Amino acid sequence: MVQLSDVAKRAGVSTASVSRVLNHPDKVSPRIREQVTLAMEELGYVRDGAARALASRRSYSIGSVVPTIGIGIFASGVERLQQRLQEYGYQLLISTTQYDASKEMDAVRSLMERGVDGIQLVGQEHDPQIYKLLTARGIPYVNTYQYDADNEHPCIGFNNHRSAWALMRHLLELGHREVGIVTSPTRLNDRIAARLQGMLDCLKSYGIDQPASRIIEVPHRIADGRSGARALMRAHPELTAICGTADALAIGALFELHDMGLKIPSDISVAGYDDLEIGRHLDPTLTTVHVPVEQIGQRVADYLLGRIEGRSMPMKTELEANLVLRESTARPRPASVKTAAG
Amino acid sequence: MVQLSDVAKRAGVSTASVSRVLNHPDKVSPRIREQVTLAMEELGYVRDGAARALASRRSYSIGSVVPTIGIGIFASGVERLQQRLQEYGYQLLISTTQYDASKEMDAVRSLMERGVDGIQLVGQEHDPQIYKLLTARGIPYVNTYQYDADNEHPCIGFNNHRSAWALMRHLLELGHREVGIVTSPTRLNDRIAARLQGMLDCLKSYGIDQPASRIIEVPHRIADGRSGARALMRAHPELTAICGTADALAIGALFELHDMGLKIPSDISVAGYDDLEIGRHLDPTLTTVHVPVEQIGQRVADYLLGRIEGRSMPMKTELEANLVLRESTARPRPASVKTAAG
DNA sequence: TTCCAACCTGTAAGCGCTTACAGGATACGG
DNA sequence: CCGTATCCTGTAAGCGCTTACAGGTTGGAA
Repeated sequence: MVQLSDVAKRAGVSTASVSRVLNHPDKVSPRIREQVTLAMEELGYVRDGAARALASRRSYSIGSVVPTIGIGIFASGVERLQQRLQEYGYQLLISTTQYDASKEMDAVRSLMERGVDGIQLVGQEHDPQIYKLLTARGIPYVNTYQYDADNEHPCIGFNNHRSAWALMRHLLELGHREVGIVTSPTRLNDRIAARLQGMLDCLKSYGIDQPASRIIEVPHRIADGRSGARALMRAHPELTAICGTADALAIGALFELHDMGLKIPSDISVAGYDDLEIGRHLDPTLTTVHVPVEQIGQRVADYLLGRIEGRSMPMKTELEANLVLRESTARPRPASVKTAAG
Repeated sequence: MVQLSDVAKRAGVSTASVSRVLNHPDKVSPRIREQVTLAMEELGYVRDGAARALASRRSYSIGSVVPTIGIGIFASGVERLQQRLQEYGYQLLISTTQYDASKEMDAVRSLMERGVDGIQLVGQEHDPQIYKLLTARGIPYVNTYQYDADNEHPCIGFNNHRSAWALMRHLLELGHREVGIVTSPTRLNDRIAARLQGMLDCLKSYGIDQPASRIIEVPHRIADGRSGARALMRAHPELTAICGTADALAIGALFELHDMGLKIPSDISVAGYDDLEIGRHLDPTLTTVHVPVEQIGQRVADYLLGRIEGRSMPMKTELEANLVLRESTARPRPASVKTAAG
């Protein structure tokens, strides 16, 4: 394989000069720069990242540990992050955890072994070992998709609790009092836990002590939203609204309720959280909370690169997660009479 | 930072032994293995991947170059690939091209610099430079999401042309003759081009020479499917079916036609291609072609790892992409009278 | 007992690059 | 014309690991 010294020989300069035109072109005279560039092209030189990383103690890559990219909102964020990194000559390594804490630990370890210069984590509750490792090695990291002013770690995200509260308040302001909640598992998922808590706290502030039976926990998919909604309605036919802690679940609920012969929003309201693209197209369009995924991806890149280059960066950045009012929510029927079917 | 020699010192053995327990534990006596393992834990040793890669000429990572993971089918495939790699101690580096050929070249170069041991590409038409680079360096690679027996490069995928043909045949067999096609750009996208061609060839085999005006090319999103369908219907109110080269477009068409007051499938049939999760939940559920994304992801991992380890692997593996008949397609109305609205 | 094979372990030579440092030109002011 | 500051370039010492090779033990066959 052609290597740096071959280029140097061909260009009639030292390896140091070749390395310089690659890494600090401004520190080299135009004449040498040209010769070297030419030689590299003629030989089809591709630099060896392992050697570069070993010598420079920088891998020019960053790692991202997310629960999943197959479903939900993370894919777009990861993509935006990757694009941004590419602009700066960095590579993205990705690992998924499937919401499994031990896999998260393994993923971080694996990324550290690969020498990533920075790491994105999702959420803020992680194995203390993870923080310890990261800190010990001095690797910049950032928690994402959750903003928490009191947490001691850097983060880029939004306030899940507050925006979920706002979503629930919207339903309560419309007049709903019997609200079912479909949620994905809250264990090991602080974002969803915060959303759920936000909803419950909001209910409480309206004097409603939500019984556990009106909360159902299911997996992440649309089909789970369906079965969740069905179970909820069977146990609580009095419900006038169903709120999901994620769009996939709300969308499932929408379909299932529709199949049960209920009209949305006239018979029952439905609201979600995430603002998936499909939500604005459904009939009815889905009321939800917009999550600024692309923004997060980009900010993560900027934050991490800044830290890597030694710039001082704000520890925390809070982004907006705004309510998006659409057609799936409306006032409950004035009478409690309902045309149930299905 | 604690390094191999520290572990060796602590365990009272040579660095070679430490390296061996890490890479070839069976070539080391149990006694030393234990001592070393203990020492590593006590010191919190994390191995340096750059040094390892440089010395062993292997990075234990593979690269994936996909058009996008934010929309469409690739995210799940990438996720499955990543999971599989993780099982074998490999890391996944990902790059997206946004369907831009020059970005693909850059991505491959960047991955090669990082020393990936193998590369997944999507489609089979790539800059010859890419194949040249890959071959020159002897890096295993595989084209995906397209199976083509005649192509000279290894691939793991399905026959886009044939399954698109089958999809169109389904419509024709139902009795449709006036079919509109909504497609995403075919330039630089051989999979979509093959699907479109499959549809056109099928039409031709039924004696139909599809006029260009009944084919509309739009971007990849649901909203584009909507506008595509609307434009098609405006120009060709006689259409009895709309076929999309991707589910996102078909789903957009479904929504738009519905908004136009048309009943699906009684007024007009709609079919897509990809089998996105949402398709089976819509009302009507969407007729489509199932794409075995997870299978592809897994096979890519197995193929690449096999090649890396020097095993001989089948050059080409063809997977099934089967028709999934659902509710959105039916016989056209017997009379040509139509209740148009909207 | 002797010899050889089998099995472990240690020694040390790189892997291909970056970069501190030294040294040679060059330019400019005095 | 000399001294000094400035700017480039080259020399060479690693970066932390893997692995070929050599050398030492052990056990069994002769």
